[in-house]
Amino acid sequence: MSGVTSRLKDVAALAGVSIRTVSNVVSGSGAVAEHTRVKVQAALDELGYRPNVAARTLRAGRTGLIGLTIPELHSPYFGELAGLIVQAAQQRSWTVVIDQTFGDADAERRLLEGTGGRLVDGLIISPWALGPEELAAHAQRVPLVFLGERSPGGLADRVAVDNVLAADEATTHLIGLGRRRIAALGLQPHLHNGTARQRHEGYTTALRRAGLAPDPALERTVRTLHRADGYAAMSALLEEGVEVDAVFAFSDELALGALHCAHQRGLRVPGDLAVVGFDGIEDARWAHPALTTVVPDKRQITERALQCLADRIYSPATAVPPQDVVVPHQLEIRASTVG
Amino acid sequence: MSGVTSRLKDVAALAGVSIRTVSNVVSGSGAVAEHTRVKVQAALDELGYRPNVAARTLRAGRTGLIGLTIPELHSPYFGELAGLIVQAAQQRSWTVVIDQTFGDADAERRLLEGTGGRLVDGLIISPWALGPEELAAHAQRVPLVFLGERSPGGLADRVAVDNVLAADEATTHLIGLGRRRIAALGLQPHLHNGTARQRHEGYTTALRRAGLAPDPALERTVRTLHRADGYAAMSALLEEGVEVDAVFAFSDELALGALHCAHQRGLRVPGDLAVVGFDGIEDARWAHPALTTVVPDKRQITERALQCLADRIYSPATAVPPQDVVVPHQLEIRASTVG
DNA sequence: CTGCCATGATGCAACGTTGCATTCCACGTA
DNA sequence: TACGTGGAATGCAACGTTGCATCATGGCAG
Repeated sequence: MSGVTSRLKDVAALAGVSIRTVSNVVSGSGAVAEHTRVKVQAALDELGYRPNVAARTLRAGRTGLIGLTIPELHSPYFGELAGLIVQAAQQRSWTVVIDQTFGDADAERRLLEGTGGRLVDGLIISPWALGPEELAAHAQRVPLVFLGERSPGGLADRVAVDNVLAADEATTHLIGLGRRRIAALGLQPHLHNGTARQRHEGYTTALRRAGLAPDPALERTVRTLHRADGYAAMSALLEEGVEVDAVFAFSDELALGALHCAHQRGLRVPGDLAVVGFDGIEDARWAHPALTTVVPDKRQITERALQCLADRIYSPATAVPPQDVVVPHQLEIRASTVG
Repeated sequence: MSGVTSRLKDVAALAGVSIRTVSNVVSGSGAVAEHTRVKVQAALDELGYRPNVAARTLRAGRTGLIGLTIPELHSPYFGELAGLIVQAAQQRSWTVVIDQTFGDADAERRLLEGTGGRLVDGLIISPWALGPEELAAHAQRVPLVFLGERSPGGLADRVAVDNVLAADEATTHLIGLGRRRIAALGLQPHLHNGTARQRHEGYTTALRRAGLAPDPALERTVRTLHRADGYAAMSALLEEGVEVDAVFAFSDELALGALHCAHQRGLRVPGDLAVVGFDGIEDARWAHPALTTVVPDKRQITERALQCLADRIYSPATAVPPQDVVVPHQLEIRASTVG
């Protein structure tokens, strides 16, 4: 148990056998006599041998690392998702390396391209700034899974909820409660990413079905999906005197920001204003009032994503065409809409 | 830009030069004639060459990876911290691999021991279940920085806020508001980790200074620091009819859980109950009412931790004795104590 | 007694990269 | 002409591991 690293060579010298034999003991391969194995094992323990990952990797061509590229770790949604992915990866003996793009297009491009360094055996990426065309332009050198964003041109696997349907359900829920002036919070026309677009589509679909005309004054753009943006958008909406009796926010963080604003202005929730979020983050459950939200099955998202990677990493031969995996979601109704 | 990986060898063949020369172009070292460099660069671009990390690592003895071992990624505090660390590491051209221990002693032990695989050049660990004695027993093979927990026996660097002082300030703040029945939420006697103990110490110190006798009925144990535990502890406290006019929670999550409970029972905050948290998570700012909390300077925590690692990784020769870095904190007073 | 086989142990080579030392060449000077 | 100089390009070796092939040994059948 010394501080320095010992190699197979050192163990071999101590045990009085060849390097190859020590390697056999470590890996369990090859035939090794019982007394030899005991002797070698003792030497291994004494020196506290740990295999050198780099050398093993160089030989085997696999690193046992998978990459996770997300906009940001500090937002609850991605924090929770990353936690689940790291956990699930541990179970498969993978280690996760995380990169944050902060919604920066260049960063996303760089990380998509940089996967040729063979640092990672596979990559899970949640694109934000890049749209389908851009993503398609960056050929992968490594198994790839897209989260959320539709994979363009069958380039790679994709795992996501049905954003259109979920947004439709959320809006329909509000309509069912008698709300007629429902704001949509979270449009991001400056991004090529399609998530906001899809949620907007579900929102208008639901309105139209109910015979309600979409009102541009109720559709609010945000720069990011943070609480501050939700707060600002809600403030602007109320400031402008737009009549509104409900909010469908495209993320829970936006919803919590809007909620904060409503409190500040003395609006009763859900009496004066019903609020629905999206993402099912833990905070939503504990907000005051607890937030009604669309909860994607995060555990299934991570499981399916890792399964896709595993299939392509370990069985590249039997490769099926890229899949579009739709995971279930659920509208959890809480006190912010049904008091 | 083909899907297969090309090596220096391939580039050299295409450019009609030696492997060594290509290596020189890539690394910028050695003398290379301009026309050669142009020719080689063209070949590099055409083949989309990416250096093989494993080979480079094997040669250089460094991986460019640092490990981050935390209890859990999905909790806001660690999510925010991890985000900052990943970001700061990117600036230093390091990549972060994250492991979660979920407060499991075995997992912490395993990860402390497993650092001999030379996967990571350094390790930042936030111990939870393991106490000083245990940590001391696991000699490091790699530069190590402890977050929060005091490093035992000068084993490694440690970065943390002054928990005792911060807890003292938080409690004193409540006392200054005229509160006399201040509950302490978050004791964890089952853990060997000293953080809760230190915050408790600050709490009692402040009480004694004010001439208030600590009351065991006001000191509540929790299993974890999650919102649900705060909620349960607060519920139990009220259920038992213990007189209480303020809560000092050892984490923001606990505080938010307690807040939720207070709302449910119709208590006015801060009128009937003032609440202070610890950690300065983003949620705290947006809670209703906004939560007064001890805010550690997280950016400084990450900066100092990475600086410690960098020093030991790049200048092991000039090694100074393990440092105990105390980073500043601030009590941010918000509406949950001063309405 | 010889030859064959099974078992166990070993040696060689290669993964892709880079530090070090060497070689090659053109040019200028004695 | 011979020699020194310095820039440019190259070859060799090694990082630690493992797949493949080989070798040594001893037991047993012929």
